Amino acid sequence: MKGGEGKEYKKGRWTEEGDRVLMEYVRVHGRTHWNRICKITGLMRSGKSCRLRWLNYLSPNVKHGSFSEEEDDLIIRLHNLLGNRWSLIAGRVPGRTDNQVKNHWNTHFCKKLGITKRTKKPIKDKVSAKPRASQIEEAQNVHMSSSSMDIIPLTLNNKEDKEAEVQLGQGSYMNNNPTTNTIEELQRYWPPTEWDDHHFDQTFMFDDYHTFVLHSPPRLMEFLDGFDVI
DNA sequence: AACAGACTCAACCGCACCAAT
DNA sequence: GATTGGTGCGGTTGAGTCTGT
Repeated sequence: MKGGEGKEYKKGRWTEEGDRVLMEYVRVHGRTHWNRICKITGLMRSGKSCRLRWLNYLSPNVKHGSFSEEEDDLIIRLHNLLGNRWSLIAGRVPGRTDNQVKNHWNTHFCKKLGITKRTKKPIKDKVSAKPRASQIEEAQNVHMSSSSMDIIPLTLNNKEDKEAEVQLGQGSYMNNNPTTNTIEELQRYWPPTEWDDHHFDQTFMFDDYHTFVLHSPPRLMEFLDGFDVI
């Protein structure tokens, strides 16, 4: 790759010396005008490379190390709400970058949840980088708090899974379909229903009509075992 | 110990958006 | 209105590491 003045930019892994130069630049000039770094410091890196290195690794705000269960829970909920809008998701997970969240999702959750990666899509089919205002608002209402109300759309692999998983916690089943699936029919596969009109912890929405509310939910990852997120 | 395959994650790429000119 | 430079985003790659045989 060529630099702005015909220079060859260096690619690949960063060295300790490169990190030191970059940190010194940010300390003196701040986190702007990344493209000037090459000219000012002589560091043979593109502005984009410098920016990425700082944001994903050198910034003191970046948390390193493995993800906690609370972070996993939050990422799953936010991904369900926002899709692959990694920067938005990362913005709600303190200390984590979009790249970290994206990598973590692709390596851990895709495998665990049985999600197969899409084949390469044409660029024009990619979602807009800019989220809708309503999505930002929704994301802002999701917190790393066990008392928040979580509505998580799911599909069931099969009836046996449904029965087994529901036994993990006490809850209420709700059939909101006015035309099909009588409650008696559905109760064959579910524990007795128990309506709850006050506080509850987590709501799992199996499809447009069927909802399960867990009052004492198991860890989310345990509960998600055997389900496909839709 | 040696090798192969699987996995992880830092980094790159192409594109879109926006402000300045 | 067109162009340019800076920035940000999501998708993808591939080198390094881990794990099983």
